[in-house]
Amino acid sequence: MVNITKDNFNLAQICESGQCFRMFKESENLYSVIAGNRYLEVEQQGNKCTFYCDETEYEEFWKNYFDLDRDYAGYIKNIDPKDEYLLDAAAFGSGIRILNQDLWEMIVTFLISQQNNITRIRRCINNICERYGEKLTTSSGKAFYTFPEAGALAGLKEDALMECNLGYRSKYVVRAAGSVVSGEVDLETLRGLPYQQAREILLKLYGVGGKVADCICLFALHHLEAFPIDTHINQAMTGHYASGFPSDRYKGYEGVMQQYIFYYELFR
DNA sequence: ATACAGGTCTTAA
DNA sequence: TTAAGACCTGTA
Repeated sequence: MVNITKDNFNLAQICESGQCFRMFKESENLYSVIAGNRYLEVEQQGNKCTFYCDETEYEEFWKNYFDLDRDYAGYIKNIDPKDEYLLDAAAFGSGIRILNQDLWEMIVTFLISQQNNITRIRRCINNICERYGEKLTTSSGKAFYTFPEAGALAGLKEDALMECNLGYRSKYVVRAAGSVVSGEVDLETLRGLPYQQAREILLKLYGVGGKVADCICLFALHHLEAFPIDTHINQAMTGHYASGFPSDRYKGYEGVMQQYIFYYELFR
């Protein structure tokens, strides 16, 4: 196991924040996370965390997954002292980090997220993993399901995922899987592209519009300048930024501010 | 009951 | 180019 002390890192906030649906609250201070073939348990008391994995796995994977080397305190410090709303939002969600999640998983997750609520998105993802993912067992004997590869979903009937409660989004996911498997949209290429270019390619996927593309850019490709605008952000924009969000001031990390605002609007 | 969830696509002016 | 409608489904 690995012990760290870290500010601006809060598992509860990250778990609730609606960017990751493969993180589960196991008990008051204990969370589990599934990423790829990995299963992790993390415990948090204040700013002290225990990662139940070896040093190598922490250094090579989880540190980056949770974006632990980035200076979020610096981002918050740069907030316009006159912008009370953003100061409040950032203070409220100051433990949020933008995770580095799997690209294909984020494509599917945010296709499902549209016109949907967080509780039901979570259930959809669980259903897909249990139905089409691989069942693995941890060294301590706990079973969990991986997120299915595109190949496991391509070729399904377009409405097959309605049995996983996706509703009309089923065909979006099945068609996206087809586009990825055929190479029409190449994930490896996507990973090497700057924000605008990656966004444009993502928009070619059926069911991916501007908002979903931005979520994928932010949560998988770690383009922190992506600023997804959904109903809640829209509301905050009209309510607090009638003359536009001051993205110049937060250039390159607008997406971090977006997360503070989103979380604040949803849970304050 | 009816509106609303981290929207997008289709169709019609 | 813009704007209304349709779309699955659970919750309040």
